[in-house]
Amino acid sequence: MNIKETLAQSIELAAKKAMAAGVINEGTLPLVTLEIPPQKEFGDYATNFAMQAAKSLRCNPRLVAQAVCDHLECEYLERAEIAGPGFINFYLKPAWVYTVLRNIVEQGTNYGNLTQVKPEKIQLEYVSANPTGPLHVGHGRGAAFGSALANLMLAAGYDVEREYYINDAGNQINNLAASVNARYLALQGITVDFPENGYHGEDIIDTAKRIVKTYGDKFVPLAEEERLQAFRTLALQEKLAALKEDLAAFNVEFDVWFSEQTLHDANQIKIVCDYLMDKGSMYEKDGALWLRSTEWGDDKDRVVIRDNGVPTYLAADIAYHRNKFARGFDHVINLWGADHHGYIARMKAAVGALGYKPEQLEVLILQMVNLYRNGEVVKMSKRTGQSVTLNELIEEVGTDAARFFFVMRSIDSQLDFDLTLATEKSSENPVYYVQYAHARICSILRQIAEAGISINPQAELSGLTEAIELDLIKKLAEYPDLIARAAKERAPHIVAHYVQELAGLFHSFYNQCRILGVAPEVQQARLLLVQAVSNTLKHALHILGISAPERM
RNA sequence: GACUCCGUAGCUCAGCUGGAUAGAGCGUUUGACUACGAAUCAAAAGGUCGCAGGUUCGAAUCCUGCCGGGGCCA
Repeated sequence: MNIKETLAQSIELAAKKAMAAGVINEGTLPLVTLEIPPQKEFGDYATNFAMQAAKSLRCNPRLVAQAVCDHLECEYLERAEIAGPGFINFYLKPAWVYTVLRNIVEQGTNYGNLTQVKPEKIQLEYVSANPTGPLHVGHGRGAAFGSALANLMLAAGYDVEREYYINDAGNQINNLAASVNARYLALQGITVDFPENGYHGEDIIDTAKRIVKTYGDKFVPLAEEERLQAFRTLALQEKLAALKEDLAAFNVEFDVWFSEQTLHDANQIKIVCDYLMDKGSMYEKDGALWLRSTEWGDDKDRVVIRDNGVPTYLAADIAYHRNKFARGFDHVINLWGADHHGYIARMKAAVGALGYKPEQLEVLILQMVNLYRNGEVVKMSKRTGQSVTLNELIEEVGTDAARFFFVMRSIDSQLDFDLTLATEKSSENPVYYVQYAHARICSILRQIAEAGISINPQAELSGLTEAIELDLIKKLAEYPDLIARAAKERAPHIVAHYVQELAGLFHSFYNQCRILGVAPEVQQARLLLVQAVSNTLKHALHILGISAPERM
């Protein structure tokens, strides 16, 4: 148990003792929450416990605070003071920071990894862009956020599986095949009308070119239908390979690539519809089959199978979600763009109709991305005249900067992505600010390695007495709680903010305190501190999917 | 029109399970490289937390209404 937990426990114990002694009223106590006070004069930790308890116990908050202080026993505590309306401020014995740092050093690169006693089995589905064209910047936000959230939740001890749902069954794949067909024939000198709903992107021409490269004119003599069938498969393979490549380059990985087509092949849509019809959760009206989604709070019932027998997207999605839960996930998280917001109610209704709790499906909505360059909105790519692709973005600003900018904001806010700032290799750019801190530390570690100095993990720490040193340790001490909170709130941006604060304190420390060439005990202590900072920076950057360079 | 996200410093945003004097980065101004990386640091200026009510000992945070912007569904 760490210091904070110990303190929280002793507060609760003190309240119980006071209750038993009849100093305060009997009743249920609130949970003890400890926070770091806004000002240093208010101590190392503070709690509003007395004010919370005062409500449930119906007595004066300062009286409760006094009672807690009178009965408080904690080995780390120097003194506790009552302040304002009933805050209790805790001043710890100065050596507590050394205990904390020792603990961090002992955990090494594992610091920040939490374990949960019985983690839920969670599936996180993100990106899932149609395999009909390149990823654009909006997908980039989803990719960066989703992968960072997965890393974060894994670090926090959740059992998370990452999944990409491939929409490889709908009409868009026919359009893809037809588009590639037209481009392919054009490359063979045969002009045909471009399909009405075809994809005009340059990437389709590239796909066609690659097919020509591998297969030459092999497909020309085939009948139209046969050729389209061949291109359906080939184009999909090509697109999927490109997608995987692009995502991998963006540090985005998946455990499972799930094909929609497999659901159709296994007749899952019919099966799930029959099931829901039997249950009475679906009904027939005007020749179509409807999901009774209003029973689960949706505005209106939704068509699942059209009157012409063609299933809607919802049909496949119902089958897909049934499949997800059948795979044993307790909780399923979907990350969608803001344009899909209207889809949440019917999807949760479907989950409810399937016999699961709607809360078992959690939908995270990602607001839109606006690109700016030199203060002006960038609507389209200069090169292609179409929306800016993720690849173009990476090419312009790099993976690290792109990911950081995507991940540093809450998903609830629209993202203004400043390309000019992201390209800046200077103080204006938060990515380099953080990475520079790591590189600086690596530089120091290289120098001591060259000088043949080794770091003694048992080194005496009491040489760390500067205020900035203590602040740095306290900041490090916050990390595990922060990971837990960020994961619970599905908010990687909390980690992004933390890493900037930590880097800031380190830079400040670096400018105030020399590490090399000071008295040996102090040097050893500072080296341990610096190593702990380095490990933590690296851990946090890894969560964000950003590299921690040793030189830059 | 329904639903939803946003509105906090000049700009971009944190803070929102109610708590002490509302924070950061950028921008602006001033200062620091003849010892570890100046992609850095130190300091200053900058606020009716969109508006109005309500709940509370206490509201940027919760509730209601309104205004403004984005998204989506008609």
